[in-house]
Amino acid sequence: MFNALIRKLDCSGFLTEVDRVTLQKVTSRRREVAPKRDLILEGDRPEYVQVVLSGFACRYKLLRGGQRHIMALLVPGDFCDLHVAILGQMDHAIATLTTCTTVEVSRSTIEDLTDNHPRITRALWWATLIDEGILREWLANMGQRPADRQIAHLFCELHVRLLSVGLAGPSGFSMPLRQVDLADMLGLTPVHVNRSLQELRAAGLLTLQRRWLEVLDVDRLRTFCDFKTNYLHLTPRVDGLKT
Amino acid sequence: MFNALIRKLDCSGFLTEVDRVTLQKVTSRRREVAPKRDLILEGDRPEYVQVVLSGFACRYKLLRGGQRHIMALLVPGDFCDLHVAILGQMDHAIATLTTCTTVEVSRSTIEDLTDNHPRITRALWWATLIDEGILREWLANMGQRPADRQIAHLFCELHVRLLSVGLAGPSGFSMPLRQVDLADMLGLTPVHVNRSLQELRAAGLLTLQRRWLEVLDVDRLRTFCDFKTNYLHLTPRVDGLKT
DNA sequence: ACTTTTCGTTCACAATTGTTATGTTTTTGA
DNA sequence: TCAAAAACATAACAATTGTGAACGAAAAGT
Repeated sequence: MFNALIRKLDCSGFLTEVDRVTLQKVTSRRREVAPKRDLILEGDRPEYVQVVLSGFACRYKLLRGGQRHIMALLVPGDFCDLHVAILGQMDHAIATLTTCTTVEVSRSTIEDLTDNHPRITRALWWATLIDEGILREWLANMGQRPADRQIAHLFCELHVRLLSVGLAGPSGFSMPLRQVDLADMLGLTPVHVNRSLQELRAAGLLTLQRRWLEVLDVDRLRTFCDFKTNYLHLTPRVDGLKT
Repeated sequence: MFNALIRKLDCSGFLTEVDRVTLQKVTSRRREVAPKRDLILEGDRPEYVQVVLSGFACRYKLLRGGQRHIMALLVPGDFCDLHVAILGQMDHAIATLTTCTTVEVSRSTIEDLTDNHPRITRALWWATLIDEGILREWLANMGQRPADRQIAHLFCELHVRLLSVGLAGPSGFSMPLRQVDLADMLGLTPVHVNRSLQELRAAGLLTLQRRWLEVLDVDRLRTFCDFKTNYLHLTPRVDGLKT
């Protein structure tokens, strides 16, 4: 059966066939979660680590004023909370955005992996470093670009990330995120997200209807928002997919 | 001699006396770097890892328009590029903001540490996870708060981080950053940073002169910007320092 | 001590983004 | 299939933040 986690970690180039089998065993107990459900709350000390296998989830914080800020988008293959093992306590919450399939991996399993499977450990470490790279890119994106380019940049990133787990076509992908979600990711208001989307449509850069995002000209969209793929650290194998 | 790296990693609670001695040995070859010098460039594949022992440095990216966005502030004790060992190539640059003392630790030394010193490894892992937590908080800060609170929040964070390496007093610390640097960190213009600083002064929350930041009432400033320390994952020992 | 450069301050004005509100479309669920 | 709810679209107006420029203060170098 298709397993986005394996597909993703495979991109690191560290795994062997044995590792893939090991990972397959570990990710067999699945769970369905409805949209807009919390998977973990700030302050939690979970006994297991969760992985998203299908659907979209997000890391977020709720600020005093009640505003939600989404700091990361979790797509199939992404770990939710690998860090809690060391830091002890969640400093942010995680919620589903769409219906999700997740697996829970117990902390002891993680310890076994890190103790006895050096290549898997290396791949996990690789994955968290890429997450960190994405955080940095989001910071620069929010800080330096106007709203329309921020949104375009987010779409470009999503496209590549979904390609790498086999969930996007060469020029389009399913986009179940609401405009409110985009707004909470970029620190904009839903109204302004809407305005900016209209501009992107008017500029002939993309269409977005019935939850499907079609990029009309990948190169033009990337140029428009100054998107470079280096921060995603694609290996040549995956890079080939990316156009 | 005082060593900010050891002091910082000690906050993780994982180190023993032997580990501290090991770290001391590894950080003995120091180097002075002038302000505004690049330590590493985007695309570099350095053979050694650098640690800041004194002064302030920053991670940054240069965007197409020539704008600089600072995605992280490196204070004494912080690692510059531990991740390059796995990702291979820098996806951002690092530069000094003030005069800095740094140490270069060869990649082989790092490998030795991770192979033979599990507690040090754990502490290093801990440090990078905290860096990630800081990135997430910066994202929420930029996304959801008005400029004056963003700046206040940044100051609150800096205060705690400097306290934890013994470089701040209970209500003030040396602040060598320029207004341009703050602007590039928060995605604001220097003019607006200046305006916002005036407001903070007018509100009686702080004074900032001759490169010294004095917080007039720590609790009031923290309330003002909704600052909570949880994302810094202070251990109780350090937490005691924080007021 | 003095000159030069960098940094900080302020101002008037412009652009982007936020607010509030209302109507329409799409999706969801009975 | 239809009603209800959620999401999207659009508009008028307000607030925050950006721009460009000028001047003063502080820091750096000779």
